[in-house]
Amino acid sequence: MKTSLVAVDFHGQGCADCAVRGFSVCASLDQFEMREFEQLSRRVSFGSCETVFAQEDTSSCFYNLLDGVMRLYKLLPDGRRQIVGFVLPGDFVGMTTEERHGFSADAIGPVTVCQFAKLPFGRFAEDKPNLLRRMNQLAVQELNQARDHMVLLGRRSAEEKVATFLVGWRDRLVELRGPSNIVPLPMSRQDIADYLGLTIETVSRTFTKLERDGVIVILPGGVSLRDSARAEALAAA
Amino acid sequence: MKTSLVAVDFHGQGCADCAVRGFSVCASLDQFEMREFEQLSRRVSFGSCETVFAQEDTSSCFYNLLDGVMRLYKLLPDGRRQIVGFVLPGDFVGMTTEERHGFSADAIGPVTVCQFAKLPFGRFAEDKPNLLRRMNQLAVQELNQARDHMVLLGRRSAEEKVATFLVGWRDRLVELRGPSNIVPLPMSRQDIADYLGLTIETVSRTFTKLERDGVIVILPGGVSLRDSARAEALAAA
DNA sequence: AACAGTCTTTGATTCAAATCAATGCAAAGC
DNA sequence: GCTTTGCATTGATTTGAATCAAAGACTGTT
Repeated sequence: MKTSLVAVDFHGQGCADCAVRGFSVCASLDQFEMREFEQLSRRVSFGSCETVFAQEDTSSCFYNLLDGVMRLYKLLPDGRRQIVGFVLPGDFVGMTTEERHGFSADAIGPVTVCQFAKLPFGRFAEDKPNLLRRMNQLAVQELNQARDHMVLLGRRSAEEKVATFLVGWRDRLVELRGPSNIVPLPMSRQDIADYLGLTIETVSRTFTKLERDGVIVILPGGVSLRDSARAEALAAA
Repeated sequence: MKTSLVAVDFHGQGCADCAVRGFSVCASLDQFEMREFEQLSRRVSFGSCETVFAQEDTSSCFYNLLDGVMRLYKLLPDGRRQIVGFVLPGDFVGMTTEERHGFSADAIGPVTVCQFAKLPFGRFAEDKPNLLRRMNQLAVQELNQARDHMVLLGRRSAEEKVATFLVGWRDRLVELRGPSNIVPLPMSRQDIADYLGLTIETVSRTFTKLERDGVIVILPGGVSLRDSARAEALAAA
């Protein structure tokens, strides 16, 4: 919840050796464009639980996550929280035409982002169809995810929600780090609850039930998907 | 649920006199581009409850709604349904990079759309930054709406859900047709329930409660927002 | 006007998840 | 080593919305 900035580097260590170069927005840029793009960005790091930007903040920057995990969430006036997404390296965050972000983002564990000021970024992107198409693709992808999540929130049981979350999170990590059924869960139970529209107690009970049923094994800091097929069945059903 | 096509015109009656010309995707096109664009589109009409496209269909077209109202929804294998949005004139539907649509769209009452084949549209848009930026804007707008809806689905009570829906729907109609607190509801109670993650009975009871509390008056085919402020308070809270 | 068919409303009852209330557990600090 | 602190789990109880079950109210048709 704090908002102190922890570390800043000058214009990153170059984009050429950037960990997310190959699959992020910037994948759409050629060598020369990349040079120019590099000048617009700064690497910034945040400590665990620090706020990268808040719901009510003027949206002056875009962010490309380089390392770590973030949560995006919306708060109701009375404090109820809905997490609208978890962010992994390569994800592009903060695209909006609105004056304000409309949701908050904070670090789950230490995080490094590639930050762009909105205006120069806009000017740069303005006449670059490649980049615009790529941004479109990312927006549409997110929209599809958002719609899937609506189905989950509106129409699925607690057990289906948790199973869907675990399978989906595993799949995202597999894409990033290669296949494994060990699923690290850097976020808290409360985060998971607020993502799935449940309470922390229900999440905990559901984890326990899934373990009793031999679907998962609960580990410190994550779970192992013991019976991946059964979890996937719950997620699909 | 049927899928028979009801009427086709040749290349529309021109875009110049199109009802949604001013605020849809095409608002970003100049006079000359518009001419070319016109050639890519066909006006197509659908009868009440006909399916414009289905979840599992190959996504070969984009649609711009000209007249009527559509519902967009996803079905789970066991038949549970989540409506992910209602579509009003000017809304652009079907943007996706995926092979399949991933959600279904059908007409609520008679509907006219402006239909584009995906491939020629893609070729046309490819090098038009204006159009690409406009599409981006629309996608991001929808994403924001989707996130708001996640909060509603995950964290709000039945009464808040219904009030939020009524206020939001009124606001969209106001934008389209000018100010009024008479809110036509062309969709069924079942549709509203599937949009809000409730059952039809709960929606009905909540309408009744809101009427008892003097917030709305239930009319045939809609409601009147009697105490708009109270409804907005419920929606914000 | 009467009928069928489809929605909508209302009532009674059940149930899944929330709430309330401890207890357990592990890392951080003294 | 022993507290403190902040999660996470488990248990007991409540509750908001779902389910089950009729009864009304429209719409369109004959």
